[in-house]
Amino acid sequence: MKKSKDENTEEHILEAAKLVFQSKGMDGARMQEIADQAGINKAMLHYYYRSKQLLFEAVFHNAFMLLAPQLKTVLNDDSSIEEKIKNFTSNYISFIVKHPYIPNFIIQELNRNPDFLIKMKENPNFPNLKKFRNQLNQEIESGIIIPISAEQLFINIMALNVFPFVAQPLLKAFTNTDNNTYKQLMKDRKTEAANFIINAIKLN
Amino acid sequence: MKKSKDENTEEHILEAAKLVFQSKGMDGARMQEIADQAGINKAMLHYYYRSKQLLFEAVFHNAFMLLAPQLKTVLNDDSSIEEKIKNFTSNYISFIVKHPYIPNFIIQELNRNPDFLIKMKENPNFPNLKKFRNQLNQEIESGIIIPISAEQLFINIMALNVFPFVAQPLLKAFTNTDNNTYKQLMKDRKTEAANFIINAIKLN
DNA sequence: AAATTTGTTAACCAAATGGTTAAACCGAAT
DNA sequence: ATTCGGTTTAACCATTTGGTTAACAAATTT
Repeated sequence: MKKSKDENTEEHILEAAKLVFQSKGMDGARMQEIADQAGINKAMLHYYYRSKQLLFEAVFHNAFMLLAPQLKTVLNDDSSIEEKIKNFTSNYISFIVKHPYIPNFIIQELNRNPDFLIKMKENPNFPNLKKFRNQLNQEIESGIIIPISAEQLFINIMALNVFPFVAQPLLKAFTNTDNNTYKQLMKDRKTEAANFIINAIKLN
Repeated sequence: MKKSKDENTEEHILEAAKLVFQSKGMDGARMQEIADQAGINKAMLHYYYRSKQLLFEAVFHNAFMLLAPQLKTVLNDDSSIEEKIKNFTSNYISFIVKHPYIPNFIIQELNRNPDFLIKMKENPNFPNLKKFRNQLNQEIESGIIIPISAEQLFINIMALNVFPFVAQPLLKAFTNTDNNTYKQLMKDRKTEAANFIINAIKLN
């Protein structure tokens, strides 16, 4: 049992907290489990993060800050709408494979406490539809794609990309597919989902 | 404080439990809060349902049994794929307005405990894609719609209809819309979402 | 109407849980 | 070597929580 000063205990805690919070949620997580996961004494959690709530907020903030930049592909990129959709869909699915718990974690905890975002929305880097809307309207005027509001298209893009992961257990049951088959379905979506969206909005 | 025998205490409990579980989840819910909500003594919860776990399962089962029949519109109906999509989209959104917590509740708790479904999957009425797949393949062969697997199309339909409600807080923030505007967006989706899907799969 | 079963309550209990404390530990500066 | 600061731990604490119990009330049966 080492007692020597560990250079980055604080990060170890955060990493352990991430694991536990993201799989059990705020209410289901136990401070003791986080401490065990980090291999340290429970008091350390409070020494570095004061309370469960603050530790949770640190984890949530980290997760959100990882997810938000993903949206840049679809919101602030300079390529055409069609390219953006293709890129985002492919990128996002790769992202999820690396961080499978994130979308669920965020959506879940946000539903329990929507106030989490009001602070973050003040950040000038917080994702917004402005540029996307302009570009979309331009392409609509050019007759490249059908008339659709930026909000609805954005919701559709998010839905088709995020939902299959968020609702995985439910969809697995309904489609009656095992783990591997479902994984393959998700891989296929890298192009399938993008094509689906483009078909829906492209004027032939 | 009445002590007289109440004809349907059991149902009162279930109703109260539904309210509390669906807004706070299994881990966040408190037996005392459910008792208070039902206006009875906490011991009654155990008298009728033995444990928190069993009471929760009763609530979950009820919720799932309410959601599952909604899928009949898209899975076992006799109309064309196009009509099914239109009907389901419109019906589902009406359903959600009546039971706003259900999809989130189910998805959330299913992620925490995927085993909940293995018992239910044995039920012969459990939703399955068989009929939908046959019909889809037929329409694909007839050249009415583009080639797409039943699983992918089903996932897309679910995603476009369910996700906007599940991820409401997140989408509200990203699209920077207030409550009323978002409600209007959802209403619009009754036709918008259906048309989007149909555009995506219909051969012109 | 007496006895028995069912429904209901207040009080209680043991375990779990987030959080605190006081002392010990350790590396660095004096 | 001693002191001093931040770091770490074991033990402890108050509260919360799911669950139990024993007594009592209301129906129901005999």
